[in-house]
Amino acid sequence: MGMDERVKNSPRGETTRDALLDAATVVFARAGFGAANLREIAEAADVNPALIGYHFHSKEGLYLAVFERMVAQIRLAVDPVLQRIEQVLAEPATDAPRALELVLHFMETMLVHIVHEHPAWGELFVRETQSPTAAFELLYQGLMVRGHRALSMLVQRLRQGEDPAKARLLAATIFSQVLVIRISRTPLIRLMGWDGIGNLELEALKTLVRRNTTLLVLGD
Amino acid sequence: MGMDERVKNSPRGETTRDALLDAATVVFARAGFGAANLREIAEAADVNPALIGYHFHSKEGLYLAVFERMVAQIRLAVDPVLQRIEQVLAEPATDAPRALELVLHFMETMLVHIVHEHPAWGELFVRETQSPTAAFELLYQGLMVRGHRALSMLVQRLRQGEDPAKARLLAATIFSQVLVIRISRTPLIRLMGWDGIGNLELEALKTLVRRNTTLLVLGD
DNA sequence: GTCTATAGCCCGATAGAC
DNA sequence: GTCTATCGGGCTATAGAC
Repeated sequence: MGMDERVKNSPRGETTRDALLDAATVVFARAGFGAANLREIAEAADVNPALIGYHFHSKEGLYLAVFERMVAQIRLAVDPVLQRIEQVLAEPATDAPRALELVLHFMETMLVHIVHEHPAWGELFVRETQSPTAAFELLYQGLMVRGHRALSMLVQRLRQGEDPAKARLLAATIFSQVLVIRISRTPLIRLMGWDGIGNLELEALKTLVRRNTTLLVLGD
Repeated sequence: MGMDERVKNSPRGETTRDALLDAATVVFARAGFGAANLREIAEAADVNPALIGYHFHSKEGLYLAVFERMVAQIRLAVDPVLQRIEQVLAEPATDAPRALELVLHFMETMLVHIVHEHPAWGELFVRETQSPTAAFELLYQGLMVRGHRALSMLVQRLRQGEDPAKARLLAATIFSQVLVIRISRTPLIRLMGWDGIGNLELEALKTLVRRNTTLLVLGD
């Protein structure tokens, strides 16, 4: 186990692997697995097409590797919020304002990180959610279960005495706001007369999600 | 212009055309345009593959024909609700309970008709919404503009004095609940521990959409 | 309108030299 | 690890007989 200097953080083909994963993320997001084209991915990565077979064995291997990396990176980004939530849930009780603030913080993290800063991740997420393949399991076990559990428990603390099944359904509804913004991008822009989703529009969406989430959680 | 008896409602190839459209609706919904396979469509329709070229010229021609027929049929289903809404909007004022009831009725029509009774339509709708192609224009001009206008105006009457832009954004949010249920089918079933979405689950979703819509429209 | 047959292309995968 | 070259298969589209 010789300790190397970190300068050679790309031990030969690592940089090729990363370039392929970057390009594949974008192409798979836009076209979906079946319609995506390995030659196009290789060209976008500026890498020889035959190297896909060497590094990932097959098209499906590349696809799964894209999701593995994506799940790991999203976990890194969401971990701070989730840990704070789980820490609070470990306590016997939570005051309502704090629980609500955690819900809103979680939602904004997902919205900004997944939908806005990494639109391709949002697209991949939606594709697998709508038409699950083998990669769905990575998303479900790696992200959805934990996130949904955290949201559900917070909702339940905020709505004491409510049927747990209803709380879990409500939690799913609340989270789905994030997906919708990714999906409805085009009609939203056109129906609202926007030029795109820049900082101004993102602020409007963040405000709306805050408002809607608060209403949905506290309502009745 | 000879008037024929309606018995021969399938003047030769009409029945072939319909069979192809039915099969294409399902296959395009499941696979998307690029990954769909014309041979598979022809086989599902029990029709010779070469007839696709004869009746629809190309794969894209078939795809667009699927959307044209879908839009026409959804319009038929939604027309009664939309006409009632537009009739009410033509009056100078609307009392709140009536306006709310119209919003809820519109939502339930979309939910039951598009999402539950015609799941393939929901999938096609979501696909084009997320990754628009030439077919998106048919959905946008044929359905979205009118539906969004109706919802926006109702919301504006229910929230007098509000910024019209906010009302339109809220209307889009409210409608998007319908899309989400189509998209989130699989994770919903698994996170909730359901077997599928039968009558029981549909009722739970209808109740939730009613509750959420009411809160979102009246809240603040 | 329908069918058979096939042209022409593009794709994923891999053998083999370097 | 990377590259060139290519194989085999599946795809859309269409020519031409019926």
